[in-house]
Amino acid sequence: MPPKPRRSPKPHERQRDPERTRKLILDAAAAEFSAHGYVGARIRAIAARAGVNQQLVSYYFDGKEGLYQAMSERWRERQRDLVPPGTPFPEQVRRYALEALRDPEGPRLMAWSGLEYTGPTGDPDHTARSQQLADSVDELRALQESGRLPADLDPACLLVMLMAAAMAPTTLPHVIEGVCGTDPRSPEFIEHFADQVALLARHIGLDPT
Amino acid sequence: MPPKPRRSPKPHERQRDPERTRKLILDAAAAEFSAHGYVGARIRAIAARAGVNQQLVSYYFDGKEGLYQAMSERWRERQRDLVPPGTPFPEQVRRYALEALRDPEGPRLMAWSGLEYTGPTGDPDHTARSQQLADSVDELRALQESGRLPADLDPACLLVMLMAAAMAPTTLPHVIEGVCGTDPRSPEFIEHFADQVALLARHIGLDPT
DNA sequence: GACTTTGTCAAACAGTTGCTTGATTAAGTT
DNA sequence: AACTTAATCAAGCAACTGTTTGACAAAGTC
Repeated sequence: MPPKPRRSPKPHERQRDPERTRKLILDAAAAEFSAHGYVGARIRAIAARAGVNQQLVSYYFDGKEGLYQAMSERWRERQRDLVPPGTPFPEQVRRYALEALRDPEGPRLMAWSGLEYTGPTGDPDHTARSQQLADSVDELRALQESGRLPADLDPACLLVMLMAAAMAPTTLPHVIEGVCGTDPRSPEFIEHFADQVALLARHIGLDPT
Repeated sequence: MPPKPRRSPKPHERQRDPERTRKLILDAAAAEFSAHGYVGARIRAIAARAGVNQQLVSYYFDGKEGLYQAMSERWRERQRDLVPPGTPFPEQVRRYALEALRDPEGPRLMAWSGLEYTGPTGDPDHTARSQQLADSVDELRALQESGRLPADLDPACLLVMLMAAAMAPTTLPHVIEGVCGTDPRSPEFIEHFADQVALLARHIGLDPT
């Protein structure tokens, strides 16, 4: 008989690897939730995508809701260490747009949860994310006080408007298809659009000095 | 026995009024689809909201898909006669924002269908809507050629960005809640935000002269 | 008045959904 | 080797989905 590979302490051998399984499920969940939203996502599809049995989802996470929470939290953690501080703001915006458009998984998740939003809640998901954004608002406010940004603009609103504008090819692809006449997901257009968002920020009154 | 109200030719009497029923269903559908999106909307809920039997939905429209189409088309028609031509552009933007935020049903429908968008298609829903927007793009282009708008901005992209920005309280309410610290649906904030969008348009280089 | 068409309903049907159960096998412990 | 725990699976269940069926009464037609 074939010699059973006596479990040497190398966990790469692809059998009974809980860490790997968790990750597989979380990745699949991110893809599926981002594609179809919370209601539209199917546990069966996630399991299939991850190549594991459906029950493992309930085994590792607490059902659909638990999986969604875990997935969002992981995504939030990842995002945390992605902001490079000290970049001039329009360029920061352009990079954000580029990043958001090249890999729309995050923006899509944000958009879905925005539409599913029912009212002011103490949802940790929201408060956590807004913490990061608060820094950007401070930065904007500082720029404003140094006179490099019109005084009548509300920094917080401005940030949100720029975010929404940057996410447009993700949230309003059909409008873009109609108005611009191009595939909103083609790399050329994405780059063009990111430039436009940066230009918008610049024309508000902010040169990267 | 009670004298059966011999069908006098007054169709207001609330029995067997197909026109009324159709409208009830369409209204309920708009509310439900706008609230939960296509997948999330429940036919049972629509029927209940309209106060009619569930089967009538299949009777009058061709199932869920048909109902959705009919509902979108009606909405599109309504929108068509709502654009007041000849208004200075920032004010036009401000009004659009205000309208979009006071009654978010339309923007929500647009956002849902954007997320459910799968790729470039000849969907009449999209092409129809973009026809209206094409006019606004032309207007922007004209302003640009008369030198009242920076030459490096792409009018089509600009329009989309402004739309997305204006819709932000609808599409990203959770972000606003976190960043601005207020209820994104309160009338005061909505007015404030609409002003901000108009200001944004104005600061790009366009005074309402 | 008999007959057809139209608007409406209650009930049920076939297909999915997320989740639970019970069993099986690998890994760890003694 | 015996035993416990952890990881995995296949099968099935109750609830829910959009749609269909079959009935029936109001309105229209002759």
